[in-house]
Amino acid sequence: MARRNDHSRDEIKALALDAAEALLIEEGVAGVSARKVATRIGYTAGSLYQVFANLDDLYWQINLRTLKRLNSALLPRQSLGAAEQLAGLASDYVTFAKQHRALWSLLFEHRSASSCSMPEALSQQIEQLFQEIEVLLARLNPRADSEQVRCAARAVWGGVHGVAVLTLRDKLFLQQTTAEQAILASLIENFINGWQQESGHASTAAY
Amino acid sequence: MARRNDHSRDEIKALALDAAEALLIEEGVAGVSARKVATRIGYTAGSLYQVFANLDDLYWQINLRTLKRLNSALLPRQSLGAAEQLAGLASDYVTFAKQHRALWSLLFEHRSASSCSMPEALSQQIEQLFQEIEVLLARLNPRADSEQVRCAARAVWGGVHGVAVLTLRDKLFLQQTTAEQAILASLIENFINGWQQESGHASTAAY
DNA sequence: AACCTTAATTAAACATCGTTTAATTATCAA
DNA sequence: TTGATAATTAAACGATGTTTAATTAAGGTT
Repeated sequence: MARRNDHSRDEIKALALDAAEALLIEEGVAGVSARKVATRIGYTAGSLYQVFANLDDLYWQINLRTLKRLNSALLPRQSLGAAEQLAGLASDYVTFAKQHRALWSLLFEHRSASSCSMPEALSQQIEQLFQEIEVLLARLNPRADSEQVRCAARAVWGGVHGVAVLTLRDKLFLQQTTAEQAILASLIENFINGWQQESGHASTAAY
Repeated sequence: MARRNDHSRDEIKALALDAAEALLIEEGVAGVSARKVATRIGYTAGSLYQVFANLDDLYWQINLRTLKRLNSALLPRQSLGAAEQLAGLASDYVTFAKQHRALWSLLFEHRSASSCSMPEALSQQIEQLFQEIEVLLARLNPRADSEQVRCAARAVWGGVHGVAVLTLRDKLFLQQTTAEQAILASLIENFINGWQQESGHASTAAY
C-alpha cells in the first residue's frame, strides 16, 4: 500500500511518540523498537524514518516532552520563603523521577550513539532550571558573589539529582520507601544552613 | 577446531574482561559485542557463553572490577581532619569518574535487562563506602543520632554522585574544565558547615 | 476524464546483534 | 588403543536499526 494520508506528518509524529512512551513504560527502554512502535500506530518501521532521523531522534523528542512535563511539575510556591521553595523544588524533582521512572531514566541515563550532543531545546530548559535555583540561593545569601551562586546552584542541584538517581537505582539501601524525602531534607537543610553563614572568602582548596 | 586448551577457564574470563574493557573505552558501550570481544581474544562468540551466563553477566563483572578500582582510588588521608577527608574522598570520586568515563558510565548508567537486581558483591562494596562516610560525619557532629547520620551520609554522597553524573554528561554548563572541583568544594563545605551546627531536633518537614 | 507528477507507504534486503544448537575434535583416563 | 569428556566452532534463529526499490494513492493540470 502507499499514500494512505490517514494522518499528517505531525500526527504520525505525535502518535509514534505516544506509542513509544507507552512501550517505554511497559517494557523499559529495551522494549522500544522501531517495528514495535510502528506496529502500535498501524504503520511500518520504515515510515518512522520519514518523521524521525533515527531512533535516537525519537528518544530526544521523548526527552523534550519529559523535560517539559518535569518543568510543569516543579510548582512555584511563591508564598513561601526561599529555603522552603528550594526544598519544595527538590521534593518535586525526586517525586517526578519516582512517578515517571522510565521517562526519567531515558532523559538522564540513555547514552545516545549518533548525535552525542544534546539538542539546543533541551539545554535551554535545563539552564532555565539552574537560574531559578540561582535566584533562590542569591536571596538566601546576598553576600555571595555571582560565581559563588553559580557554584552553589550546581552543587545543590547536582546533589538533588544524585539522590534521585540513587533512589531510582535502589543504591541508597533504604528501609522505608519514603526515606528519600528525609535524605533530601537533610541535603537541602544542611546545605542551606552552611550557605547562609558562608563568608565572602573564595574557597578554592585543593586536595 | 575444538578443545585447544590454550587457556584455562579463568584465563579466558580475564582475557575477555580485558578485551571488553578496552572495547568499552575505545568505542563506548555500544561497541561491546560478544563477537567483537571474542575475536579480540582469538575465540568465537559462543565460547564466551562457557564462561559468562550472558553479556549482562560480563557487564556485572566489569562493574565489579571497576568498583574495586574505585575503592582503591579513594585515598585514606587519615592525617587530615574529617572535613578534609570527606572533601578528599569526594574529589577522588569525581576524578575517578572523569578518568574512567566509560567504565564509570557502565557501572552507574547501564540498565541490565536480564538480572535487574545487583549482585551481592557489588552491594557490599557500596555499603562499605557509605559506612566510611558515616564515620566521618559522626565525627563531625557527635550530637547527631545514628538515623541522622545515615540520612546525612546518603545525602552528601548522593550529592557527590550527582555532581559526577552531571559533570560527565556536560549538563552543568561549566566554562572551565576544572570547575567541577569548585562545585564539589561548595557542596561539601556548605553541607558540612550546616551539618556541624545542626541541632538534635528531627527535621521532617513536608512540602 | 485522463494524465502525470509527487510523495507516502511498504516489503524486502542488509548487516549486525545475543543466544542456542549440533557437530567437531582435542585432551585425558582407563 | 579405546572411549568418555569437555572445549570450541560454525551455523542457525529471531530480532534489531536502517536503507532501498517498488508500489500506489492523492492532487494538480490539461
